[in-house]
Amino acid sequence: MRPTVHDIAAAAGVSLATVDRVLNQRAGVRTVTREKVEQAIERIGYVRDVAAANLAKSRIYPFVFILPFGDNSFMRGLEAQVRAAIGRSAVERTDISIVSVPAFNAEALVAALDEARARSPAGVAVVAIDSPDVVAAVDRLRSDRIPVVTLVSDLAGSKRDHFAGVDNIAAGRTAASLMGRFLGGRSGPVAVLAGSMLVRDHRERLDGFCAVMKESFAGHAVLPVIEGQDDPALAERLVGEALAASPEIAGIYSLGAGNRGLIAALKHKSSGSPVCVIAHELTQHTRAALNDGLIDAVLNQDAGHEVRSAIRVLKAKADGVAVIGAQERIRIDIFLKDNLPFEEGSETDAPFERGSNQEPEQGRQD
Amino acid sequence: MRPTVHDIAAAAGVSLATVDRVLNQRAGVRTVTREKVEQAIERIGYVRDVAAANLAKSRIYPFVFILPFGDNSFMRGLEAQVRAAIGRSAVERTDISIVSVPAFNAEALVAALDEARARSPAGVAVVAIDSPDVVAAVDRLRSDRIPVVTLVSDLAGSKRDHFAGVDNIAAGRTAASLMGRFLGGRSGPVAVLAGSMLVRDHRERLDGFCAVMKESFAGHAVLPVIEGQDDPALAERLVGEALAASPEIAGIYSLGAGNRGLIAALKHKSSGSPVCVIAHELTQHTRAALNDGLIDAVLNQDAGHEVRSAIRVLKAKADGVAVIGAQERIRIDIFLKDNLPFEEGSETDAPFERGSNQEPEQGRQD
DNA sequence: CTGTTAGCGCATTCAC
DNA sequence: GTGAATGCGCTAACAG
Repeated sequence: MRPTVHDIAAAAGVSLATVDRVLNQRAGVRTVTREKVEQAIERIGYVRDVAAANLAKSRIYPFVFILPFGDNSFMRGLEAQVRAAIGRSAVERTDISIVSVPAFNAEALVAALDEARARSPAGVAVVAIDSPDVVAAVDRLRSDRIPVVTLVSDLAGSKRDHFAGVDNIAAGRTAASLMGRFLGGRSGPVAVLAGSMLVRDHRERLDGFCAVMKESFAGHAVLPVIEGQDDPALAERLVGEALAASPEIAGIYSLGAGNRGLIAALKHKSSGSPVCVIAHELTQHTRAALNDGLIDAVLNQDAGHEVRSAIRVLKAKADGVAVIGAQERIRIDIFLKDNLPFEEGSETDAPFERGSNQEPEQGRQD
Repeated sequence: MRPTVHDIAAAAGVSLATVDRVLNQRAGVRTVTREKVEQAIERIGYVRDVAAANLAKSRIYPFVFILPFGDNSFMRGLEAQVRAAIGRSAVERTDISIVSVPAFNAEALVAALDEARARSPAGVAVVAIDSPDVVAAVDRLRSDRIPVVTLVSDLAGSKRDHFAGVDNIAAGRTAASLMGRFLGGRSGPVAVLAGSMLVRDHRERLDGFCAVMKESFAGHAVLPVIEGQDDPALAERLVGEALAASPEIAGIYSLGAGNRGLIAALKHKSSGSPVCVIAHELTQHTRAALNDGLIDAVLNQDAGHEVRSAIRVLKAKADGVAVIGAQERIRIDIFLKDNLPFEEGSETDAPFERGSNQEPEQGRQD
């Protein structure tokens, strides 16, 4: 049996209450007593039973998730994952609320962050926008000792505790590497479709992509980036125009959302030489396009993993315990048509229990 | 507050003990009483607090992990991950013992399974060998109601509860798809290096690979498979001979272990046209070869994820609760030199705690 | 067959 | 400043 608070009380010659006070760094203990207890803790190798502690406290973790809304497949999928987590809150002792803010709007995000702060939750997860005001708002949360993790898009220069997302520079480099190799001997320039250069993840992907194209595949020029605002309709129009203007385009890298529009433009392309297409985020639409051969590869970040990871990390930060680093690293998944995972939704292992524990369907749309 | 056993006792008009009996499906309850309680449970939407239950039971989960030994990088990494889990056992309430058996030896594996059974653990994880005797041994465990998960290599036809590993057919298909595209216009046959056709994962990868090569890249013949027994020395010799015999080889797919030998053979290759190499499992050696351009892509299964997943699933099966399906799906990671993760070992998030919670270094060798 | 009671490891009132 | 007592939700002896 591992040591308990009783053991350390006995070892230090004090009562449970005193042990508890030093354990939870509360006031009201003489320095000598405190030290005596701390030494006992060290000596017998005590490690707190978080489950028992949470039971005694009837602890629940109030978390706030701040997500952009809008007709964006990936973000809708992310939100679905947060809702799935809400469905598990009874089991996971969480109380998660979702706050939706307009996309690409730093002011609204700051307001949401400050509002969240007023509710003093046990932690905040936020899809960040790169802006000094947002940095300041995040740091206000931190100065209230509220843990903050950035989700999907990071916030450089802030005091956020953790970033639950992929290495977007590596993602861009990987896309270029695949593009260059897939193009093989073929020649022709490469077009890039982005959402907005205002968000850090898109910029980083572009940087990584351009770097490798220049380093290793200089034969293919990279055309000026097309900003589609993650809007399918706009993306369709702009890509269509680009293909018409430069019929010699050999490849397209779509590093943002709005792939529905890209795919539509590809379908309408008046034949000609095939275009190698690499896109981000596995959705209903990109999955179908992959199967049809319209898209050659999809780089993906697992939104479910990101959400679960954010929750685990926020809990750990709130409790001041360590996390398993490797478990919280979000991978860049590479999907070809050959390694597509089965559709989500029906993959819960057979339960064998009383009480409902159903996982909600997780419909994605774009 | 969510309902507790007290609430259901009150609702059903019985005592706690009776509630507990039906909750844990123990005998000694009249059918009518049982039904009354079950209805109350249903009605008030009770869901058991597993943490509290485990606290009351002082429950620990004794698990047995059966792993092959030998000079095989990947398996050593897997074992390191199990040891890392052992390091977390205080926190995770597990008591994990590792049983090492000779590789590719069904008889020894059966003996180990029966021995494990005699200890009646709360669950067994095993790297399976495809053999009727092994199936029977696994089914003996299951008939004792001991949960079993297969790890890395599955056991078709058995009653194992779960497989913690990748879809190896998809892995083989993906390898072929990458190979075919990376070869671009180049011509020449493709060689395949395997460990042994006795293990299911290797056979499946080969099947997937050959299928796609035939479907989509018929211009490249697939040479007869080379069996290197996952032994670096043997692999080096055989690959060297193959390259000498067929200098026109355009690609090599290494679907097993022993990549150290493959890499050595590649280094000694008397120049000539470049060979496209795709290998499995990210280790110190394949990582270096990827960086040096000797290997073009590495398909990987995350051993840490597999071990953590196996433990979660075994716990869930032991408790009769559901798991989060998506969390237990082991991905086929594709690594190019551009998306290599940072070296493992130093990536634990900054802790902030009392009591030691160190993650051990996880040295891999091949 | 069913109910009462005393913990599991910890946190939190209250007295002292 | 410090300690003793009570309860978190659940299980496991015991009685009845």
